[in-house]
Amino acid sequence: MDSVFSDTDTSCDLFPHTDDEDSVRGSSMRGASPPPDQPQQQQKKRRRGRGRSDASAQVVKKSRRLKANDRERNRMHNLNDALDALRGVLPAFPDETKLTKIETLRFAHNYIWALSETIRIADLQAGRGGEPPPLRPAPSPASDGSAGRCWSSGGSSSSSSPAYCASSPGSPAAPDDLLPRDALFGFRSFAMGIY
DNA sequence: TAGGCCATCTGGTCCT
DNA sequence: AGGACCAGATGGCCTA
Repeated sequence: MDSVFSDTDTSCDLFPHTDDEDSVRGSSMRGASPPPDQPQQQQKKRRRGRGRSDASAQVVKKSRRLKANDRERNRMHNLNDALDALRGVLPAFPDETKLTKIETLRFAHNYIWALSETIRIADLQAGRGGEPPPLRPAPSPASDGSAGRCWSSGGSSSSSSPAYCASSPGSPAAPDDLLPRDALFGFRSFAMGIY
Protein backbone atom coordinates (compact mmCIF):
# COMPACT_ATOMS: atom_id res chain seq x y z
CA MET A 1 0.00 0.00 0.00
CA ASP A 2 0.93 3.55 -0.02
CA SER A 3 0.93 3.77 3.64
CA VAL A 4 2.83 6.64 4.98
CA PHE A 5 4.18 4.47 7.65
CA SER A 6 6.37 2.33 5.55
CA ASP A 7 7.89 0.74 8.52
CA THR A 8 11.50 0.40 7.80
CA ASP A 9 12.03 1.87 4.45
CA THR A 10 15.68 2.38 4.33
CA SER A 11 15.11 3.51 0.81
CA CYS A 12 13.95 6.91 1.77
CA ASP A 13 16.00 9.60 0.22
CA LEU A 14 13.74 12.26 1.45
CA PHE A 15 16.63 14.31 2.51
CA PRO A 16 19.64 14.42 0.34
CA HIS A 17 21.32 15.27 3.51
CA THR A 18 23.77 12.47 3.66
CA ASP A 19 26.62 14.71 4.31
CA ASP A 20 29.29 12.55 5.73
CA GLU A 21 31.44 15.43 6.58
CA ASP A 22 28.49 17.19 8.02
CA SER A 23 27.68 14.43 10.36
CA VAL A 24 31.26 13.96 11.17
CA ARG A 25 31.36 17.21 12.93
CA GLY A 26 27.69 17.35 13.49
CA SER A 27 28.21 18.01 17.11
CA SER A 28 30.25 21.06 16.57
CA MET A 29 28.12 22.20 13.72
CA ARG A 30 24.69 22.04 15.24
CA GLY A 31 26.10 22.90 18.56
CA ALA A 32 25.06 19.49 19.69
CA SER A 33 26.63 17.99 22.70
CA PRO A 34 30.33 17.82 22.38
CA PRO A 35 31.53 14.58 23.85
CA PRO A 36 31.80 15.72 27.42
CA ASP A 37 33.76 12.82 28.68
CA GLN A 38 36.32 12.71 25.92
CA PRO A 39 38.56 15.67 25.84
CA GLN A 40 41.07 15.33 23.10
CA GLN A 41 43.91 15.50 25.54
CA GLN A 42 42.68 12.44 27.30
CA GLN A 43 42.46 10.59 24.06
CA LYS A 44 45.99 11.52 23.29
CA LYS A 45 47.13 10.33 26.63
CA ARG A 46 45.31 7.09 26.32
CA ARG A 47 46.89 6.46 23.01
CA ARG A 48 50.26 6.30 24.60
CA GLY A 49 51.90 2.98 24.35
CA ARG A 50 49.07 1.52 22.36
CA GLY A 51 49.65 0.03 19.03
CA ARG A 52 48.15 1.00 15.75
CA SER A 53 45.30 -1.41 16.30
CA ASP A 54 43.87 0.84 18.92
CA ALA A 55 43.85 3.78 16.58
CA SER A 56 42.26 1.77 13.83
CA ALA A 57 39.72 0.45 16.26
CA GLN A 58 38.86 4.00 17.11
CA VAL A 59 38.45 4.78 13.46
CA VAL A 60 36.16 1.83 12.97
CA LYS A 61 34.19 2.78 16.01
CA LYS A 62 33.82 6.32 14.86
CA SER A 63 32.79 5.28 11.40
CA ARG A 64 30.13 3.02 12.85
CA ARG A 65 28.91 5.84 15.02
CA LEU A 66 28.64 8.16 12.08
CA LYS A 67 26.69 5.61 10.14
CA ALA A 68 24.40 5.08 13.06
CA ASN A 69 23.91 8.82 13.36
CA ASP A 70 22.97 8.99 9.74
CA ARG A 71 20.47 6.20 10.09
CA GLU A 72 19.00 7.76 13.16
CA ARG A 73 18.65 11.06 11.38
CA ASN A 74 16.86 9.37 8.53
CA ARG A 75 14.65 7.52 10.89
CA MET A 76 13.59 10.69 12.59
CA HIS A 77 12.99 12.33 9.24
CA ASN A 78 10.72 9.47 8.29
CA LEU A 79 8.91 9.85 11.52
CA ASN A 80 8.42 13.53 10.89
CA ASP A 81 7.19 12.85 7.38
CA ALA A 82 4.62 10.47 8.73
CA LEU A 83 3.63 13.09 11.21
CA ASP A 84 3.27 15.63 8.44
CA ALA A 85 1.09 13.23 6.49
CA LEU A 86 -1.03 12.82 9.54
CA ARG A 87 -1.35 16.57 9.86
CA GLY A 88 -2.47 16.69 6.28
CA VAL A 89 -5.33 14.32 6.97
CA LEU A 90 -6.55 16.05 10.05
CA PRO A 91 -8.94 18.93 9.64
CA ALA A 92 -7.34 22.28 9.99
CA PHE A 93 -7.96 25.84 9.19
CA PRO A 94 -5.59 27.64 6.95
CA ASP A 95 -4.69 30.17 9.51
CA GLU A 96 -4.05 27.57 12.09
CA THR A 97 -0.42 27.25 12.86
CA LYS A 98 1.19 23.92 12.49
CA LEU A 99 0.31 21.46 15.16
CA THR A 100 3.14 20.30 17.29
CA LYS A 101 4.01 16.66 17.37
CA ILE A 102 2.23 15.92 20.56
CA GLU A 103 -0.77 17.96 19.48
CA THR A 104 -0.94 16.06 16.23
CA LEU A 105 -0.92 12.71 17.93
CA ARG A 106 -3.47 13.68 20.50
CA PHE A 107 -5.74 15.32 18.01
CA ALA A 108 -5.54 12.34 15.71
CA HIS A 109 -6.45 10.10 18.55
CA ASN A 110 -9.49 12.15 19.41
CA TYR A 111 -10.42 12.65 15.81
CA ILE A 112 -10.43 8.95 15.14
CA TRP A 113 -12.56 8.45 18.14
CA ALA A 114 -14.98 11.09 16.92
CA LEU A 115 -15.24 9.47 13.53
CA SER A 116 -15.89 6.05 14.94
CA GLU A 117 -18.46 7.50 17.25
CA THR A 118 -20.16 9.13 14.32
CA ILE A 119 -20.27 5.85 12.49
CA ARG A 120 -21.64 4.12 15.50
CA ILE A 121 -24.42 6.63 15.84
CA ALA A 122 -25.21 6.45 12.18
CA ASP A 123 -25.44 2.69 12.41
CA LEU A 124 -27.72 2.96 15.34
CA GLN A 125 -29.91 5.31 13.47
CA ALA A 126 -30.01 3.16 10.37
CA GLY A 127 -30.86 0.08 12.31
CA ARG A 128 -33.62 1.74 14.18
CA GLY A 129 -35.00 3.93 11.50
CA GLY A 130 -36.26 6.25 14.14
CA GLU A 131 -35.51 9.80 14.76
CA PRO A 132 -31.98 10.87 14.23
CA PRO A 133 -29.84 10.81 17.29
CA PRO A 134 -27.73 13.82 17.95
CA LEU A 135 -24.77 13.90 15.72
CA ARG A 136 -22.60 15.22 18.42
CA PRO A 137 -21.73 13.09 21.33
CA ALA A 138 -23.60 14.23 24.33
CA PRO A 139 -21.64 16.52 26.53
CA SER A 140 -19.99 14.68 29.26
CA PRO A 141 -21.90 14.58 32.47
CA ALA A 142 -19.13 16.27 34.26
CA SER A 143 -19.08 19.17 31.95
CA ASP A 144 -21.17 22.00 33.07
CA GLY A 145 -18.61 24.65 32.92
CA SER A 146 -15.53 25.67 31.17
CA ALA A 147 -13.37 23.36 33.13
CA GLY A 148 -14.86 20.02 32.40
CA ARG A 149 -15.48 20.28 28.74
CA CYS A 150 -15.03 16.65 28.04
CA TRP A 151 -16.59 15.07 25.10
CA SER A 152 -15.81 11.61 26.04
CA SER A 153 -18.64 9.19 25.87
CA GLY A 154 -18.31 8.66 29.51
CA GLY A 155 -17.90 4.99 28.94
CA SER A 156 -21.54 4.69 28.23
CA SER A 157 -21.18 2.70 25.10
CA SER A 158 -19.17 0.02 23.51
CA SER A 159 -16.79 2.44 21.97
CA SER A 160 -13.87 3.18 24.13
CA SER A 161 -13.99 6.79 24.90
CA PRO A 162 -10.89 8.85 24.80
CA ALA A 163 -11.81 10.08 28.22
CA TYR A 164 -9.70 13.06 27.54
CA CYS A 165 -11.01 16.33 28.67
CA ALA A 166 -10.41 19.14 26.33
CA SER A 167 -9.67 22.36 27.95
CA SER A 168 -11.78 24.42 25.67
CA PRO A 169 -13.87 23.14 22.81
CA GLY A 170 -17.44 22.38 23.44
CA SER A 171 -17.73 20.01 20.60
CA PRO A 172 -15.54 17.34 19.23
CA ALA A 173 -13.82 17.39 15.99
CA ALA A 174 -15.86 15.55 13.49
CA PRO A 175 -16.19 15.09 9.76
CA ASP A 176 -16.41 18.39 8.08
CA ASP A 177 -19.71 17.68 6.43
CA LEU A 178 -21.31 16.57 9.60
CA LEU A 179 -20.41 19.40 11.79
CA PRO A 180 -20.55 23.08 11.20
CA ARG A 181 -17.33 24.85 10.98
CA ASP A 182 -17.61 26.23 14.42
CA ALA A 183 -17.58 22.71 15.70
CA LEU A 184 -14.01 22.53 14.69
CA PHE A 185 -12.98 25.75 16.18
CA GLY A 186 -10.28 25.56 18.68
CA PHE A 187 -9.43 22.04 17.86
CA ARG A 188 -5.93 22.88 18.67
CA SER A 189 -6.78 23.24 22.27
CA PHE A 190 -8.90 20.21 21.88
CA ALA A 191 -5.93 18.37 20.59
CA MET A 192 -4.14 19.27 23.70
CA GLY A 193 -6.88 17.97 25.86
CA ILE A 194 -5.42 14.66 26.73
CA TYR A 195 -4.29 13.61 30.12
C1' DT B 1 14.33 35.94 29.83
C1' DA B 2 11.99 31.56 30.68
C1' DG B 3 9.75 27.91 28.66
C1' DG B 4 8.30 25.07 24.78
C1' DC B 5 9.52 22.71 20.71
C1' DC B 6 12.70 20.71 17.80
C1' DA B 7 16.92 18.47 15.61
C1' DT B 8 20.78 16.01 16.47
C1' DC B 9 24.10 13.10 18.82
C1' DT B 10 24.90 9.23 21.66
C1' DG B 11 24.98 4.90 24.15
C1' DG B 12 22.24 1.04 25.39
C1' DT B 13 19.14 -2.72 24.20
C1' DC B 14 16.66 -5.74 21.25
C1' DC B 15 16.03 -8.09 16.98
C1' DT B 16 17.25 -10.35 12.58
C1' DA C 1 27.51 -8.32 13.42
C1' DG C 2 24.72 -4.83 12.00
C1' DG C 3 20.50 -2.36 12.00
C1' DA C 4 16.31 -0.58 14.34
C1' DC C 5 14.48 1.42 18.24
C1' DC C 6 14.60 4.08 22.35
C1' DA C 7 15.56 7.52 25.84
C1' DG C 8 18.62 11.01 27.69
C1' DA C 9 21.43 15.07 26.86
C1' DT C 10 22.39 19.27 24.58
C1' DG C 11 21.92 23.45 22.16
C1' DG C 12 19.31 26.47 18.81
C1' DC C 13 15.12 28.93 17.64
C1' DC C 14 10.86 31.10 18.68
C1' DT C 15 7.27 33.19 21.42
C1' DA C 16 4.84 35.14 25.46
